Amino acid sequence: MRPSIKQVAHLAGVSIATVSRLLNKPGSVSAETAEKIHRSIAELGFRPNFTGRNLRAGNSRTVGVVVPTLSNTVFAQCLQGIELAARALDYSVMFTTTEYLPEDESAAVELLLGHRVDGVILTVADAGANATLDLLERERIPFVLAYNQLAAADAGTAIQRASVSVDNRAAACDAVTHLIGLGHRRIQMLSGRFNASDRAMQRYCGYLDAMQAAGLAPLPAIEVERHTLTAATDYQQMMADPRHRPTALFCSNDLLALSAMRDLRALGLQVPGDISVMGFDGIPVGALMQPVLASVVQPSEQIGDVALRTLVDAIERALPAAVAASLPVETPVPVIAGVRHILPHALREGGSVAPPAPASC
Amino acid sequence: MRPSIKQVAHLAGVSIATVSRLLNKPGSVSAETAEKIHRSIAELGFRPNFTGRNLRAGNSRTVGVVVPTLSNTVFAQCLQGIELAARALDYSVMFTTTEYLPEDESAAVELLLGHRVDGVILTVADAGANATLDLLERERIPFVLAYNQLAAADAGTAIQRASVSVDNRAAACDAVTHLIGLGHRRIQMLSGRFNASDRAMQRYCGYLDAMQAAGLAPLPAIEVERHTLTAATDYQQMMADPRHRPTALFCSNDLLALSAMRDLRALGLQVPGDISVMGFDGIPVGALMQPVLASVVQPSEQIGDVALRTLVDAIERALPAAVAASLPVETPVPVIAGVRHILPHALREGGSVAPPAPASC
DNA sequence: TTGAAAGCGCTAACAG
DNA sequence: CTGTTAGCGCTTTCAA
Repeated sequence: MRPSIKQVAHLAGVSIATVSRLLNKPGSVSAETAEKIHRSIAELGFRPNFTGRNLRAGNSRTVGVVVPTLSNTVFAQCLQGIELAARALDYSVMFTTTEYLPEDESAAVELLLGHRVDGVILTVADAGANATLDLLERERIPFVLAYNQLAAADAGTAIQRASVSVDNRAAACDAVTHLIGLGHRRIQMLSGRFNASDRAMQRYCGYLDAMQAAGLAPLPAIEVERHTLTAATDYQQMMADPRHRPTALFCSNDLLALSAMRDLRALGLQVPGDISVMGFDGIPVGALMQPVLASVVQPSEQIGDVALRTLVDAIERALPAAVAASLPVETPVPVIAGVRHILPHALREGGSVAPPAPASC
Repeated sequence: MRPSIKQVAHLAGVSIATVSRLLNKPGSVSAETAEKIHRSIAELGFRPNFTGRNLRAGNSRTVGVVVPTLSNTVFAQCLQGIELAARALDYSVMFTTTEYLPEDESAAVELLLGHRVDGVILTVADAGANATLDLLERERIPFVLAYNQLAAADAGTAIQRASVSVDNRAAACDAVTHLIGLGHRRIQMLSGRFNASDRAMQRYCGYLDAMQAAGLAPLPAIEVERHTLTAATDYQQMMADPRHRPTALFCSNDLLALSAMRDLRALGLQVPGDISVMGFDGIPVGALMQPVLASVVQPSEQIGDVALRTLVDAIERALPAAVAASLPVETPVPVIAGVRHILPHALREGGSVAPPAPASC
């Protein structure tokens, strides 16, 4: 078996408590015993067992992360940001995926709770009505939403929730306003399924805002399955007919925009000559393409970074509270002081958008 | 505090042993006690605490993953494959990043070992001489390399190691042979730093193989920092001069290829008109671009999937062995029966390569 | 089929 | 400054 604190104590000729003390507050041990113990540790190749520590301490210095997928760069970058920040704060990361299936969200969280993670960062399909979040709240586990943007109205609910995101609606509105500014009047939104992503819906609202502000007639969004347009026959028809064809496409994410561009080429249409395409996310490869994909850039890695730091804040604020809570009745202290972090977005201009062809006006 | 098996037992009027039994092998408990216990579990919202179980059982049903970065889609997809497979086998994933710093590899693994993960999947800078792998071996922790490809020669070492990858050298050779087949004779390899990635070196060997087989003069590779060519002034000069300029570029990864194409455009060069560009990795976005990025496709998600399954195999094979080992002396049983999984690669043709312009021949 | 009890590795009182 | 001891949640003999 792997060496434990016990073997170290035995070899050093001290008690296990002394070893533990050295590990936790080195100052409380005399120089020479410290020396002896260090030698034993080195000799045995001892490495403290977090499992024992966690069981005793009731916390694991581990956070859980639940995102839809890693196939979308956006989430990969976010996870990257989380990991970096976690490492800096001496936390570990346990990671899960839902494949955009709302029913997998709960299972993922249950598993993490079994591991007694100290908190959870998640991106859920719909933050508005979500059983998983209720579960987390009931269990009094601190959590922070990433990408999901809490409505301002939620600020009034019993317990405030925390989220880190851009202002999806405003950002989408900016993007569409940019297209309108270029002269586009017939703008179609292409979106991921609303029921798989509340962000998609918020972005559609932003689209509506922009269209209405300009006095233009908004079109219903075309919802498509995960980054593929092949199934959307109504879309294909619309594109085939020059009279119904929009002059610009606004896509709820960059992967969608990229596949849309590919499909348009297959239809023999030029971007931006025949039609402009704008994305959302600002994934790095978009800037390497020709033409550059115009998009709304969200700071994904920073979203992860801020989410983690917010979470750890909450965890460490909750710690003393938990101790206090063991005295009186269940203290109704909110696990997390609701923070709606809205990070700045930016418009990335690119060759994929241009003023509409004169004939279209 | 969260309910434990103890509270459940108390509420159900049985002993904790019985509750534990029900949780582990339900058959060994009478129907009516089972019923009582289930009710208590539901009433209390009890959830087994893995920490306790792990401490007792000595295993955690958790694997550690160490990759250089998630900014490269390749690793994100691999992690995705790992997570999916892990979930199917009821394992959890603890995840870390090294930012391509070899010195961070050990720290990452140390942390994972502290959490008593049952095994580790990693991509290291250099699998040949690597202190981290030695550590893992010394600690008898099963591990599987992903992307790192063990040399056939390693099959003879004391303990065989496991790896899952494509045949980097052969794959690179295929790619360069393809370029040669199109008529290119002056082919330059652009590579990530050899000391940050042994794959890059293996791919360069494949380049040499192809050049030599065709009787062409190979050029030294140009090593560049993580996906940016801006610093490589010698490269800029070579490109500026039509006489020294290669007719084709072979890049050790797709991100590099994409930025190379961007830089070439900035220099006023056409791809593939003035110069062909071929990548390695076959990241999905490459196929969405115009022109499509020709590349060697490696099955990243599958690499993750196979790596995890190989690892779990080893873990579960080691379990009974560990029990047996507590009887006699340290059994010198290799933790893992060295498996060099070589997964098939594929050439993705794309518009980024074409025969060289006649003048160049 | 069930219960009592020991112990996994560690921390935190409490004594000395 | 150091040792003794109890116990975190759980599994697992060993008896009954």
